[in-house]
Amino acid sequence: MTSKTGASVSMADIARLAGVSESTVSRALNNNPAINVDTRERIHQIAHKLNYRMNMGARNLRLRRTHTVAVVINTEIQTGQSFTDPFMMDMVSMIADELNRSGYSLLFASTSLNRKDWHTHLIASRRADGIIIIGAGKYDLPIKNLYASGDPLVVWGSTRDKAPYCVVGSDNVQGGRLATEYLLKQGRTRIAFLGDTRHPEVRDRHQGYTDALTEAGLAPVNEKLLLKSFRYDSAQERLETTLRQIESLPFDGLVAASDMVAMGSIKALQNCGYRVPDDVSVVGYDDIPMANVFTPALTTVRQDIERGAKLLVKKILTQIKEQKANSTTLPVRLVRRES
Amino acid sequence: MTSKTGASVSMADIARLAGVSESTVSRALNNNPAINVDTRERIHQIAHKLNYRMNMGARNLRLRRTHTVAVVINTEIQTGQSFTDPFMMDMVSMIADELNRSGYSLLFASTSLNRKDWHTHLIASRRADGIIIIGAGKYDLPIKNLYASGDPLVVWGSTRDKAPYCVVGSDNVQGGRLATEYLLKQGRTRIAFLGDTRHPEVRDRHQGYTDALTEAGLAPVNEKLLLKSFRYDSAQERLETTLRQIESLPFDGLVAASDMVAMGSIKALQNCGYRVPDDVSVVGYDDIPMANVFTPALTTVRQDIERGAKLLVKKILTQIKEQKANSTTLPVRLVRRES
DNA sequence: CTTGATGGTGCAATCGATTGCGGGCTCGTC
DNA sequence: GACGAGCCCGCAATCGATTGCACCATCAAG
Repeated sequence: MTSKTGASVSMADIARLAGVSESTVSRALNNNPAINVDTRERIHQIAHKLNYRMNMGARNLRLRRTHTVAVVINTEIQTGQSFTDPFMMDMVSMIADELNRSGYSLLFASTSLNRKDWHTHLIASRRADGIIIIGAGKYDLPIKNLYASGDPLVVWGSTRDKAPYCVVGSDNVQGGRLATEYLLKQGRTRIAFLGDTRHPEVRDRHQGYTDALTEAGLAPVNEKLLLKSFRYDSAQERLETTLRQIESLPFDGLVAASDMVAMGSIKALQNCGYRVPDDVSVVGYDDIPMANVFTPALTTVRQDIERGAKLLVKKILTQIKEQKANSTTLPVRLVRRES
Repeated sequence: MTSKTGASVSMADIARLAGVSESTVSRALNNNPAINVDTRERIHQIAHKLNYRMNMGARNLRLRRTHTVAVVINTEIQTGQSFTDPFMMDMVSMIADELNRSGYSLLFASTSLNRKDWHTHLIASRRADGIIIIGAGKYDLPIKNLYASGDPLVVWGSTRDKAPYCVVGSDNVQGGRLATEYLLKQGRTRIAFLGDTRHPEVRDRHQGYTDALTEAGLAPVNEKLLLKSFRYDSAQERLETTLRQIESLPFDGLVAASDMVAMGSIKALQNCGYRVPDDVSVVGYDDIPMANVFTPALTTVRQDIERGAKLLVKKILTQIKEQKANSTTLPVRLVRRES
């Protein structure tokens, strides 16, 4: 309700006041040239005077669209509770800005893609014209199914699988390579990787890591020990207990799957009496805002979130216009700091 | 479209197949007892077979509601670009969960409350039944205006102003006091406050800070110097330049307005050769996930985000049901760590 | 047999917009 | 004065649901 009276003003009200039909009001407000300029002006003024706002639900029903895009955060890859990685939030926020710029709204949903009904209430119920999924996670079957339904869909994730649907993502292989090569250049020879490789993006980063190592004639370190499910919130704890079981440090360089994992690892190393970067040099991933505030300031691989968000939106809108959009891989770059 | 054919199934389709009227279908699907059990079952089966999803837009139009709540992040208080404080994201995510649990959708918007049209496209356009605003910011006039329109509205912010509208927030005065008293107990006597007191919540924390100091017979330190606009992303830089202009450290304890500010400050102190907590003990605010990962692990004041989110949702739904909801202040607690 | 419940369904209006088609009006032209 | 051409505008259907009211059938009671 726009006023305490509870009665919201509709086109009918304007039509009555202007002494014209609703058709004319509709056309006038949409600046249809078929309407006389004087009439149009008069209607616009009345509308303004009444503080009229069009009922978008009604309009969208008639036009068979929603002018809304759903953004789905896959919580399955997170703790299951909430997703606390600031990277996600930045992304969502920028997507929201981009969508608004195009006159679209953003319907926010955080759910596990594993749930049977995870998307039925979005597109099928006509709440959104398209879906942007952030973080495909381990299983992409549900996404394939959604794609098969023909609905507009864009995914932020690994672009390496040549998925049939449209994917936007960073060049994670290159990122993993950059991180590893940086460590190699620092003279590190025993470089380990920390992260949950069941996630496609992490798997790609790991690929870049092994590529770089192989080219340098080196081998990965302690894969069995370190390649488990390393979520950022458990990274510290797990690494710490692992370190305490070991006599001496098996690595002098660490490629972390995310900044959060990197920070947790550094914390664990420090707790066990090791110094960063003296004993171990660590490279993170994402370049979240606090990477620069952390001590030591995190050397990390930066993803261009802003460009990613713009692309995601552009591609989803393209598909909503019934056109085809193809996948894009974004370049990454290394940010050298102190770790 | 739920199928590649492009034709989505409506109640009319079901009615035709079942040999009944649309009214009956509608009532059957809503489990209206007026419908014969056999008929209802048959209709349900047909609906299931056709993979029918109700068009929520149409339903909401008829029922004059949206079953959607808009969550507005006030970006004015942030950098203007995006809001990177993970605290916000946690809040939004939990609100989304809560809303979904009640069958509501979450329309996400990040905008500056200063913009003239900041909410017209939300309620007035009937895109949402109510608005949750996170971070009222410096100006609450636009919120008062919105409130005056009679629309359901809940704000996360300072509960100390006795605002006419419904506010949910932490006990920031108590939080500021807890932080300060902790430092006093550590034997610190020259305690400074860092944060932008133009924000109501920060102002309240500062109030608790001065209260505690006064009771201890002490005075604030370097107010003029430190009470400027300390955003987390500039905290480090500003404090660092300030420190370099000063001979000796004017404080041995620091109450920061947020964890992000605390981390930035610690970074600045370390860069200038001071040790935390040896030279300066620092207390943060929020207890964001990485507070525990930071080095040193941040002593901080924890806000109960989960309960906050639940309350925000509960109160907005209450108002949507045309009932009155009043403000609530949530308790906070100190989390002792290493800083 | 008439009347009155009672249970199960359908008719049609409604929510607030959009739009194809048709029609009135004004002019210009022959 | 008649006629065709534009220019404006209204009628009514439509999008996909909900719901008050009327209606019919069945059956028991009087």
